[in-house]
Amino acid sequence: MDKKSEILQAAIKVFMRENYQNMKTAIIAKEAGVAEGTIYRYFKNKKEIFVEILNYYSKYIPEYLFENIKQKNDFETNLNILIDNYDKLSKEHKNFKKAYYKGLSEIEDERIKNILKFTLEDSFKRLENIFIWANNKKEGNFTKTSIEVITNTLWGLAEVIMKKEILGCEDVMEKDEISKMVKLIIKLK
Amino acid sequence: MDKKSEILQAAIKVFMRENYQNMKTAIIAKEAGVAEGTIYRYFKNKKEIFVEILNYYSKYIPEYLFENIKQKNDFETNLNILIDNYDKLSKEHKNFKKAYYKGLSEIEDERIKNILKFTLEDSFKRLENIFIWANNKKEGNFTKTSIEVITNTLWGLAEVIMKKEILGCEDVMEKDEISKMVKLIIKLK
Amino acid sequence: MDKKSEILQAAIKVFMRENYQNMKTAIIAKEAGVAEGTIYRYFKNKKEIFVEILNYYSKYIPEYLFENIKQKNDFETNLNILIDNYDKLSKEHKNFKKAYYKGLSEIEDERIKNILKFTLEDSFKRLENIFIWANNKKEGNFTKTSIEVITNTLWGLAEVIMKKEILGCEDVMEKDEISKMVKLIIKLK
Amino acid sequence: MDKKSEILQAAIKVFMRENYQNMKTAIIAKEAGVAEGTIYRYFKNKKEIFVEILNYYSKYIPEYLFENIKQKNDFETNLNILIDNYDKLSKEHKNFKKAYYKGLSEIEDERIKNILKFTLEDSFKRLENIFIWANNKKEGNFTKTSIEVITNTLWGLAEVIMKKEILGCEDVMEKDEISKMVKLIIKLK
DNA sequence: AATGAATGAGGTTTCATTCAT
DNA sequence: TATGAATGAAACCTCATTCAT
Repeated sequence: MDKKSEILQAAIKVFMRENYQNMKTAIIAKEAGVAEGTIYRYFKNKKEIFVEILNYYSKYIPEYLFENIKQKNDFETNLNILIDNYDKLSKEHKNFKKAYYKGLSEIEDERIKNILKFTLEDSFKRLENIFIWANNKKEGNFTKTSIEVITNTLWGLAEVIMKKEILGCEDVMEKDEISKMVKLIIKLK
Repeated sequence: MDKKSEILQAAIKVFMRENYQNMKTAIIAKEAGVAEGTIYRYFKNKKEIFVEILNYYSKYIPEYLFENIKQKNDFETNLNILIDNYDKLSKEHKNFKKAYYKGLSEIEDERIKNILKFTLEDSFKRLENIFIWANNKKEGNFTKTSIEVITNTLWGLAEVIMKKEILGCEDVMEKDEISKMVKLIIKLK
Repeated sequence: MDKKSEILQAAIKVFMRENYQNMKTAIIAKEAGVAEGTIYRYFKNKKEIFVEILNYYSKYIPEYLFENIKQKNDFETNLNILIDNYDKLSKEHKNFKKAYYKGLSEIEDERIKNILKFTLEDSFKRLENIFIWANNKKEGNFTKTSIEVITNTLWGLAEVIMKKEILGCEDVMEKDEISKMVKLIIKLK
Repeated sequence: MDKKSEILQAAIKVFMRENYQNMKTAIIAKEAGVAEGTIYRYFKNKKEIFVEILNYYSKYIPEYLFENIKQKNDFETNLNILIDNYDKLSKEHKNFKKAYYKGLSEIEDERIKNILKFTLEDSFKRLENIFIWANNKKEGNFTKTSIEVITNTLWGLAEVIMKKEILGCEDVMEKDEISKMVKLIIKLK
């Protein structure tokens, strides 16, 4: 791993533990085992570090969420993998959400906005593909409209579940409950 | 309006325009037409101001969203009012979301967490009521499970639409599209 | 004296002793008996302090140099006052030159350039007046050209003398020598 | 050209463009096409570079100004060459003045003071020679005093013209005007 | 001899908070 | 109760200099 990544990983660690304002350059430097000045050889300023954290997750999350989801798989397999991935993601990587929420709260910055927008649209496209592939293989018969309904609904559901988990609500759904709901939702027309 | 409210309103105005870090006490004081020191007669510190902004919206938003939704209305009327309210809210009050996202990004603060949690749970309860009332009036026949499915799905959809709007995505749904989707979703069992 | 002036005077003191780079805000604050932050209530940044130092001298120096030189005085009196003033200035205020030279070395800054330019032109105008008044009173008969020659020559002489003094050259002229030279120069046509 | 000279020339280039504070070692290194560390093989520290820049110009400027001025030339020829040289110098090498002014503003450094002092005295000596030679050849009859008057006046005039040019004043003298003034000045006694 | 990544002291600047009036 | 000038800790960032390679 090169030094820039080391610093970025240290910054992520600090960011997750503290928050943006408490993400002091001094602490990042200490965590990364470098001098403060070294940070500035790799990042123009502190904001840039945050942007790269966001960037990192913006690539990492969809990669993780859609891992192993492939055109050649049959529809149901892909669906099950998706639910599995989501379940693992929501359990193991709860913290990454903070980066998104922080990003969303600073949305007037065009670059941040674009990162978040791109990630969202990219994820929606990948999600839609699952249904388009199903159509192609005659495993499903989803109209353009129903795909829109289903993807938005599924994604929304995921947001809600995640938020409830983060907030420690009591009625968070378990994996098999989620699974049942997804089965219902894909019948929406 | 008392002085504390004046300061809070000024703070909200500044927060919406800028963000938390740029919400300088000097600017709030100027906007509120008071001296900087005066702020500290009404708020212990700056964080307290943010907490109260969050509090304000935590009451305001559900109030707005569920305005005129009443037990005595029939089911369809309530649903239409809800969609109307949401549509207005998302158009007129886009900015309030920033406060939530900022709040979510500082979730390790127990008080902030509790405010957000309470609001979410409160809103879900109000949403569920619509379906429970429908059952009571024999206008619907929603099982406990289907109410859970429907409320989570609807709320999730709302989140997605709002996020897409904030990020300036192109495929944001219009009110009648949303309406159609809601009609579909309430059939989920 | 108000606080801004106090800080400025402290800054001048430090600037004269050290130089621009060693004119640390911490030292200025200490010298002025205020906190570092206080400086920034009165000056936007450190450069601004230097600009105001330059501004201060840009007003102070011509004021000093042309003090008591008046239209009603006869020509010779004005000339003698000028030589006197110059002599005192060069003896008592040698240090102010550092500010000018520092200014000249940063001439790409438009504001600094303008301050220096204005001062120079202002001083030349005041110097020319002495000769114009003499004409008006029939005490002299200086053509436009000869006034130009004389003022430039006199001013240049002053610059040279000052520079030699600053550099500690041995052949610096004494007041009566200067006086004799001035008497010669005003005969230039 | 050896490496030290390359670095020095690069430093001069940077210094003329920027100013001392913006004359970053990183930029000098880049401009010279060497590594930053290499600079420290040839110069003890950054100040040393500036001292050598001053040194360079302290030799270069008199060399340029008095080029082709020789004992064997007749008085008027030397005078014309001088005016020519000055004219070219002031047009082509305006920037070098910045180094002098910067030097003058840091005059408490003994080495810098001495460089500037030596240059000034050296130039005055060369200037005086022109008149001494004229005496020797019976082309003129300048007393010791009049030589002093004339050299100081001429030099001062040159300073004023240069300063007005640098500051962008409008009444800067053209070459033939200067020439006429010089003709007048050499008649001073 | 040359490199250039790494250093870290120390500078400027910010701004929430205080407190004498 | 209200003020707002003053505070000063602490943040970010710079850049001349070093030193292992």
